[in-house]
Amino acid sequence: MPNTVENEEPYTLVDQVIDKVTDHIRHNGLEPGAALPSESSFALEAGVSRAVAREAFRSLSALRLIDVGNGRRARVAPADGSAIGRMIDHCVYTNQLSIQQIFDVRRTIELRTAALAAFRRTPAEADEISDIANNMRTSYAGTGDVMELDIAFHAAVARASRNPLFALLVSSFGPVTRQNWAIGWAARPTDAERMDSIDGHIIIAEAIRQGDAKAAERAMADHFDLTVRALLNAGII
Amino acid sequence: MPNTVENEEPYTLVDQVIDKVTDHIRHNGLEPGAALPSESSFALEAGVSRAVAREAFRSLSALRLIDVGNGRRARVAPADGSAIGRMIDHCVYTNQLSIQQIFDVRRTIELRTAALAAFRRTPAEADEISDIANNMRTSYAGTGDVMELDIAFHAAVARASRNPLFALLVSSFGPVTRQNWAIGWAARPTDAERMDSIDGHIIIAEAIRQGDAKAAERAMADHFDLTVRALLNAGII
DNA sequence: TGCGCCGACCTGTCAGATAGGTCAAGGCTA
DNA sequence: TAGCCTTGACCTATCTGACAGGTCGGCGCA
Repeated sequence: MPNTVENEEPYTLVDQVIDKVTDHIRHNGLEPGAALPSESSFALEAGVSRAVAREAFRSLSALRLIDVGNGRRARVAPADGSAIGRMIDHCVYTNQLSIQQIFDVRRTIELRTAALAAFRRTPAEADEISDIANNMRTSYAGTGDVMELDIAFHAAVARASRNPLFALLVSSFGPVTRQNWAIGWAARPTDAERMDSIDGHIIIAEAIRQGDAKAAERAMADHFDLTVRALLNAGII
Repeated sequence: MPNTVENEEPYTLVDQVIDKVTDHIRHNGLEPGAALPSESSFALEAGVSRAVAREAFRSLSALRLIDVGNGRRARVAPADGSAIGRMIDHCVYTNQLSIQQIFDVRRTIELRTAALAAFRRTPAEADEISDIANNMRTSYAGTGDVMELDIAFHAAVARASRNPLFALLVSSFGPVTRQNWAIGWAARPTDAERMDSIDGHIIIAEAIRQGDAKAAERAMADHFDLTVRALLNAGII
């Protein structure tokens, strides 16, 4: 019997070094931007080779907990949703998650970010959100620009909610949106329908500017419902 | 001038191999459990050393996109929230995120999972959720058991929502809950208050069993409000 | 004082080597 | 013949040593 304890993942050397690094961050109260000791010093301290320490750094770097770069010391990284975005993307590709399920989660989260943004947005944020919505209107001919503006719009609303975890989650939907934008756009065959979608953003922006949380939430709900209905009508989801 | 393009991260060899691996998964339509080629074969194909391929595998393994283990080939991994849990934990430790902000996100998400669970739960899931809530009642003396039961309860509700992304997100709150359970429990100084919290779970379970989405949502809201109020009263958040 | 050069230090990548785990094919035993 | 066990090919985990190239602070020169 090779292993009496079932399913007990071995505590590898790399895992030990990962724990040492995270402990170092916690014990010293490091914040984003703070520099970490080098790979070699962690390797020396843990009594392992540099290759092991490298893989530990690589793991933390993949999760965007630290920021490594050639020549410099690694730094503690600010929160970043791209790693979660990769995971969601992966789940879609491996048939563990459907677009419709993602829209349900997004709707749930973004109804709240819209309401919070109406309460908490600064004047500058209200301007930013309105500007993005207005830019969508002027550049809706090409799909690429509108897509990036749409992603930026939802991210800006989430940032204005003043809750970094909401901002993190919303930004993590970016990758999967980019992967599936084309089919969503094709689901709205006429210019009028596309303009309806863009006008939805402007209504949201206006409600947030007015500080009307209820209206912002309702406008965001209408926006999502319109999108999902278009996808359903096109038989895509 | 070392780099004319600002902030353009170099496309390293490791990144190239990561892309090759994800492309392989997508191009072949691999699903969780499917085996991947070995590190060496990816290294050979990309014309890089095995160390580079190893770090690419390590990156994907850190994100829980693949599952590597000594002796076996790597496999495509099922969705798992532990990586996101690590990230949230890190954000709390580096003062990028407060407990209260996490509770706001959890409340937003779990009101929805409770409502969906009421619609979609199977009879077996209704039993599982009730069982966990009842077990909390009988074992509330020690903090450890109640904590794990609480985490299991919220995860079970999320699974019953039939949306794997909700389940993923809710399970990713486990680590930070374990880190901060003690202070939350201490915020409820009397047995009566602790019993109130546990009874909240039973009310939620009953509403989900009855298929009453509105009641389940309201019960979950009451549960979160009670918890946050206790933390606020204790001056913890 | 200010600018530029330089060296110490760091990461990125490579090659080769050993230990130990996994898994399935094929032989052996009942 | 069915089930168990050995065995070997293959794979990952880790180590060692080496070199190229990037970063950054400090020293010296103007």
